[in-house]
Amino acid sequence: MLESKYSHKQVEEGKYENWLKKDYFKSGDLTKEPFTIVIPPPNVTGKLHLGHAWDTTIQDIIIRYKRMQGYDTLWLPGMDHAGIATQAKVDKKLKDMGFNPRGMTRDEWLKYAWDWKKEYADNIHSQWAKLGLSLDYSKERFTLDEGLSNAVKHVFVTLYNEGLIYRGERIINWDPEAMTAISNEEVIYKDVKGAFYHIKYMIEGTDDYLEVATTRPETLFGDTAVAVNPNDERYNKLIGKNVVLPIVNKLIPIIGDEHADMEFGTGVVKITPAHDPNDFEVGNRHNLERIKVINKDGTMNENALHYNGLGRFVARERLVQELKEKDLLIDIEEITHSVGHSERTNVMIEPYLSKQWFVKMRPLADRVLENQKDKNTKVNFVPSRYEKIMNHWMEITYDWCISRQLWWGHKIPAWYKEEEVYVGYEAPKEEGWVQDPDVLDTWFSSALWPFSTLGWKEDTDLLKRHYPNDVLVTGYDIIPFWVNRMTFQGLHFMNERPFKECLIHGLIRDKQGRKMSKSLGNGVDPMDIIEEYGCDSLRYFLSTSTSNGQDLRYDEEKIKSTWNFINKLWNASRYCLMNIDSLKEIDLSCLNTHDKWILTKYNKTIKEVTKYMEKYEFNNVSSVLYSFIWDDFCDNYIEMSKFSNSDISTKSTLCYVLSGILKMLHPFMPYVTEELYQYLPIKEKESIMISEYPKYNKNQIFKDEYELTEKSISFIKKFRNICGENGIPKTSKVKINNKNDYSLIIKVLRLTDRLVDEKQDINGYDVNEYDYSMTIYYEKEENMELINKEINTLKSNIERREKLLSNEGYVNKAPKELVNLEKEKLEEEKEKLKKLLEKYK
RNA sequence: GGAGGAUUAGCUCAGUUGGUUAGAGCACCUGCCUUACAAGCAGGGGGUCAUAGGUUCGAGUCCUAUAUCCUCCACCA
Repeated sequence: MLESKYSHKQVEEGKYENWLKKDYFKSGDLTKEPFTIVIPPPNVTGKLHLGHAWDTTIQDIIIRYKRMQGYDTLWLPGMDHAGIATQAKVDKKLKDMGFNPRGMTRDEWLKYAWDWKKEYADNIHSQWAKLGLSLDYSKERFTLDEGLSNAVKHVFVTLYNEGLIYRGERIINWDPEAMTAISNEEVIYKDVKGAFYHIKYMIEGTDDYLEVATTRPETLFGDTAVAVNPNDERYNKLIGKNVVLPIVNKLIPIIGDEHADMEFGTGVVKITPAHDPNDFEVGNRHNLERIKVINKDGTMNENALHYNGLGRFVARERLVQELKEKDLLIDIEEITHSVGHSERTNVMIEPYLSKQWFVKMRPLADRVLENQKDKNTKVNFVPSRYEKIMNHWMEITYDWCISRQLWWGHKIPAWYKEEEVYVGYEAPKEEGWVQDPDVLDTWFSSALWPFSTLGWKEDTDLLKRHYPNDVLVTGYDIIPFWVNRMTFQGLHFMNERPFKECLIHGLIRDKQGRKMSKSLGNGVDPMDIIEEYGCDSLRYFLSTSTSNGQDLRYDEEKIKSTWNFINKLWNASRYCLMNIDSLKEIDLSCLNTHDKWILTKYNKTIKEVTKYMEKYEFNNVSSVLYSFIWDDFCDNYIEMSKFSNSDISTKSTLCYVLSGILKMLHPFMPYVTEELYQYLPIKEKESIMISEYPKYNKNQIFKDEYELTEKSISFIKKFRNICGENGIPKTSKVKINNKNDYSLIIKVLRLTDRLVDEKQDINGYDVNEYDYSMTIYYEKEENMELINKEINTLKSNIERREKLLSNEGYVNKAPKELVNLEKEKLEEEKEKLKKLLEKYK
């Protein structure tokens, strides 16, 4: 006998371990059709947050659903080494332990990093288990695994040989804290308070000057020109002359370049080709020298003269002071502007001239754009509007900087010997070659995830069977970083899209609608929610609270209400089990009217649920199931069943429908459904996980009984409404006014002892619905307010319908059924109004 | 500057190719311990669908503006 309340801890206890032990999560039944999802690999940097819980729950729902439908489901787990993020964490830990991470040898440091990885991978494993995820651990991968590393190497070498990877000196985003280059996607722009420093650049041989406005005065040591717009009449006659670079006191030319915006600042811009991407371009156009003035760690170098060795911000402060003293500073204008910060270390990005490796994006992106034109070959986004994000990115894309000056990652397979460069799988045999110390951007390996995890570049059976993957599930914020890159690499190396569909969800927000983030400290640990409300409540809340692609607001009240729903399911099961424990077999051969009604409703529900499951519209699945279970099954059928629960047909129906309900809920709430399934007296499999998903059965549609029962229920509702509104006691006498099947109505409303045959000599309330008519005898003054309200409602409805039906456009163009329905309703309402008016004249 | 999203009941959200009188959960009001569940049952109130135009027989839904909020991309010398 079940407890009367659902207890999540008791229910969850031991189930995951059991599923694992029974190998239910394992794929590989070659007699079945495959269905494949690879997990977006979480970073080995910390705990999983609610976003992960959401993302993986969606995937588990799809996988469990497909598994029950008879697919050979592979849900491949794995983790990402997360280069810069992990390195930053490991460094911090080492510093806290009193070590200097950069003082270690690379090998020493890597030992600590692998220890870190192990610890955090263990955490993630236990969190996956807590979430009940049916991952096939036998195929788990890590981005630094040998196989995946070989894949990375192969991709690098191939793209290099195809001319799609090159090494070049460019302005890149430099993180002076992590001391590495980062990609544009890893730069976060933030508004900060700063200043426009207006500086005098004296014109050679005059007492006149050009007023240059800059936010980065400390870079003036690297200035090799000042630019004005060639169309700017204020200055264009000065083009070709020189100015004196302040402090440095050397001559630099005044050049004319479109880059100088006449409307912005003073219209004069200093050109520092080694420290600004735009200036770099200007420098190329005008053959300017590139002078670096800042070191990799963010300090000034010898070119900054007496500022050599100072940090960039200190140098700025002192330089401004010096300019002021020398009367070269005109003004300091305070402004708020957006400045790039490193996503990982949060320090200001230094645009930095350096030699890095790049992927030439244009040809790869064009292939994606071409491929997206055919819906049979493209990545189909759900919702489809997210395809625009990918297409837009592909259109504007620029070359991808892939080298990182880190230790944690895949080493670049390039070797140098003086000016020579060799790219290949192994080091050249001769003496004197030194491997590039840099590693590749983490996303370079993540981009290969849908096929590298399946054994590529070996031509494995697994790869043939599971590529392309069926669906990828991720948040819209990851499209540029990851989805896009998987798509072009998949097309380039596999000649096929990486996945047929890409299901996009939003971000988790807190109750105030703010993004959950570490800096705000408003994150909620999914493990805490599981502890308090259980995994099933969390999963159901996450997967059904919003429509696809929309953000999700975390709300504890909603989790509670999910708990209530599970408790309702628990108690409904409890009732069923109390009544069906003696059942030996399901016998649906001799059903009564309301058994037929619920079976019909049940099959309609299966149809709807399946339709929405196929479209991944889990919120719609939820609303269909919720109202079927709570309203139809519990509030109506269970109540009706109490009149016939000693019959084999009703017992069978209870068991049959309950079993189907549990199965349809299983992907959402795996634990409680498994628990309840185990109590069923009749079940086809030892676990609900491997049972068959309910299928629509047209032989269980009983149109007549269905309609009859629907009408009875509708009458019952009307009857209760009138009693409630008028405060009619449950003892008042009731007369049936016509011949009809009132059996269900009498039972449900418990009218047996209240029925009279003769008209009573007191006021009565008439209850009419469909072909049913009753009079409730209750001595009470007519509530004219209510009656007038009803009359007015009828009048306005009649008016509305008459107007609608006199509209020729409507009658001619609207669907016939709709027009007929309107006509019927109009006649009904007219009739009702007539009766009412006669009675209460 | 470009793109996308949001705006519907007190709160959180659904609302399919335009088609009966716009739905749910929570909250609220009334009455009930009816033997699965009071974390429940029965009934009820509550919305000029952000604003202004337009298309249409008919608009929450399509079009054009406007407002507020959010996200992404680019730029900011």
